[in-house]
Amino acid sequence: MRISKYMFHTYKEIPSDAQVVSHQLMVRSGMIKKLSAGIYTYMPMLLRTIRKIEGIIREEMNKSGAIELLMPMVLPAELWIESGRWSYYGAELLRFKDRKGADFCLGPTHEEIITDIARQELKSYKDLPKNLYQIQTKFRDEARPRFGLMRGREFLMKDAYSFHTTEEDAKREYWNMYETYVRIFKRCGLKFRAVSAATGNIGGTLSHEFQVLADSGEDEILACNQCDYAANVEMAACHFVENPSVESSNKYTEVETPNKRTVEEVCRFLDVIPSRLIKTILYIADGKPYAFLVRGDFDINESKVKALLKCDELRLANDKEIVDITKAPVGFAGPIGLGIDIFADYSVKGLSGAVVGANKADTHLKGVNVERDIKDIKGFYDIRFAKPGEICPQCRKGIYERFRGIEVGQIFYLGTKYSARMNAEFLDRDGQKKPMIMGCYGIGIGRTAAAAIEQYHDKDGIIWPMPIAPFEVHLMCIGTDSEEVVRRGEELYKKLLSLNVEVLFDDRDERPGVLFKDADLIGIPIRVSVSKKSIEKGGVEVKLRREKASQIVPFERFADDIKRLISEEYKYYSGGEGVQ
RNA sequence: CGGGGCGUAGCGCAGCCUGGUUUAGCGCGCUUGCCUUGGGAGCAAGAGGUCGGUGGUUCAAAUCCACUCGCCCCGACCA
Repeated sequence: MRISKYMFHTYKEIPSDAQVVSHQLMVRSGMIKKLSAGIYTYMPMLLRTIRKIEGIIREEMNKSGAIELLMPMVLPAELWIESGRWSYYGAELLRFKDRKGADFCLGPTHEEIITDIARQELKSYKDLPKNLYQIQTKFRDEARPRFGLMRGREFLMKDAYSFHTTEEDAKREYWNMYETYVRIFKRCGLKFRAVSAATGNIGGTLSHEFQVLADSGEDEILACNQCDYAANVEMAACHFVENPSVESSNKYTEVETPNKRTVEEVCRFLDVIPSRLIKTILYIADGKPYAFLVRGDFDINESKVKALLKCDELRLANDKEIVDITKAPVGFAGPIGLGIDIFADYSVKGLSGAVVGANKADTHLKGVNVERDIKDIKGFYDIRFAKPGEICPQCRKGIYERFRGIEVGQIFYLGTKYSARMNAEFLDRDGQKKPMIMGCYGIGIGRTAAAAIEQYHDKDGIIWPMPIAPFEVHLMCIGTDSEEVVRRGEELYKKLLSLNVEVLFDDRDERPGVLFKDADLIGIPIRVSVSKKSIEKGGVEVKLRREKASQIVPFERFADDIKRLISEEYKYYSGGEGVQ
C-alpha cells in the first residue's frame, strides 16, 4: 500500500481527553476516530490489526473444534424476559422499540440467543457436545466509557458458548478453551497471565481471566512468586493466619471513645494496633441484614461475601439502616448483642484482647475474646482481600506479588444457569430429559489491540508485535529529489509485493524528520529506508522498530534478508512470551 | 448514579470575569509558490467559524441569565 493512496493522517499533539497511552497513540496515529462517548471508527490501519487478531482467534478456535456462526445484534425482548435478564440487566442494556412498538435491545452478550438456538437444534445426546462462536459487535451502555478502545460502549468481541451432556465434559471443554486462549494470546505476542476470577453477574462457579500485564491496567492481580497460583484480587484466596493469644481479663469492658469512628482514630485513641481491632461491617443481602467481621488491618471483600451468601443483590447498609440495626450512630457497630447473623473472616478467629464497637454512641469494648464473647458467629470464612506480601495459600512457600492487568479474555463454567431457566434440554441415552451443561468464553478484540499498545510502546509511538502489526514492512524514500532514490524505492516496493510481504510504502515527498516520526508513531515492526546515503553504502537501511541499531543490506541480498527477518520477528513474538 | 469541569476552524487553545475597537484571534494541520532534504525546517500568500442548541435580558450577546444537548475527569458500578 502506498501512503499517498491510503487513508492515513497523524497528529503531533496528544489529545487532551486521552488518559492512557494506548488511547493517546491510537488517536495520534490516526487509527481511531471518536464518534460519541465510547463509540469509535476503526480507521484502515487499525482495521488491519483487528483483522489479524480475528484471524488468529478463528484459526485457534477452529483448530479446537469450535464452530463459527453469526447471531443478530438487534435482539427481541422475549428471550431476555424469559431468562429474567430483561429486568435484571439494568441500564447497560440499550433498549428501544420498533415501528410496531415491540421491545428490542442491542446485544451486550448472547447467552439467551445461543441457548434458544441450542434448545431447538440440539435435541439428543448425539448432538452434543457443541461449541459455537461468533465475532461480532457488542453494545453495552456503560455508565462511564473511558480509555479509548479499552472500555467502549460499542466493541468487537469473540464470544463462544458450549453445550454438554455432563459436567465432566463441560469442564473438559473449559480447559480446552483455557489452552486455546493461551495459544491465542501467545500468538498475538502478548505477555499475559491466566488468573482465577470472580464470575460476577454472568454466574457459574469456575472462571479464569486472561490478563495482559500492564501498569495502566484496570485490574489488580495477586500472583505467587513461587508457584503457579494467580488470581484477580477479587478472588485471591487468603492464607489462614494464627492470632497469638493475649492475656486478657475474664470479661471485656466498655471504654469511652468520643467521636472515634475509624480504625485509625480508635487505634490511636486507645493505643492499640489495628490487628487487635475487629471491624463490623453491615450488608443488606436480598433485603436482609448481615454483619461481617474482619480484622482491623484487613479489608472486607464484597465479591467473596456475595459468593458466600449466594445472594442476587448485595449492598452496604446505609446510614439509616446502620442506626436501626445497631441502635447507635455510624462508627460504633459491634458484634456483641447485635441480633443478626454474623459471619467472620478467618483473620478474627482466635483473636483475644480485641477492641470492637459497642453498639452505643462514643463507646467501644476492649478485652474482647472472640470465641468466648461473640456468640452469634455463624462461622469463619475467607471474606477479606488478600494483600501483596502475604503467604501464598496454595504452596505456602511463596508470597503474593501485585500486578496490574488488562482483562482481554475470560472463560466461564456456567453449569445449567441458562439452560435450566430456558429449558434447553436434551434427551440422554437413558431416555431422560436433562438440562445441557454450558460454558462461555469471551475475548475483547479491540481491547486486545489496545493492550498490545500498552505493553509495547516507547516515547515515540507504538511498537506492534509482528503477528498483529498492520503491515510487516514500512518502506520509505529519503530525498525524493534524487532520481536514483525514487527508482530504487519503486523497485523495492515491487519486489516486496512480489514476495507477498505486507508493505506500507511511504512515497510522500516529505522531509526525513516527518518520515521517521510517522514511522515510529505507527510502529510497523521493520523499517526499510532508501536514501543517497544508503545507496552510497551499497544498499538499503533496515531497522527494527523495537531496536535502536540499523544495518545496511546490499540490494542483491535484500529479498532473502527481508524474508528471513520477517520470519524471525514472527518467531520473536510468538515464541511463548506468555506466563501461565 | 453522586461530585467536579469543559463545549469557539479538522486538532489544541485564547477571548467571556468587567457586553460595544475583534471584521472573533493564536499554534498545529490543510492549499499554492519559493526554499530546504537523515529526526515533526524557513518565508510568503490563501482556504476554513451559523462561538453546542433553544429561549430570555439589552440599543447591542461568544461574553449576562434560564433551560437543554453533548463531552471529559474523580468516585460508585461494570460477562
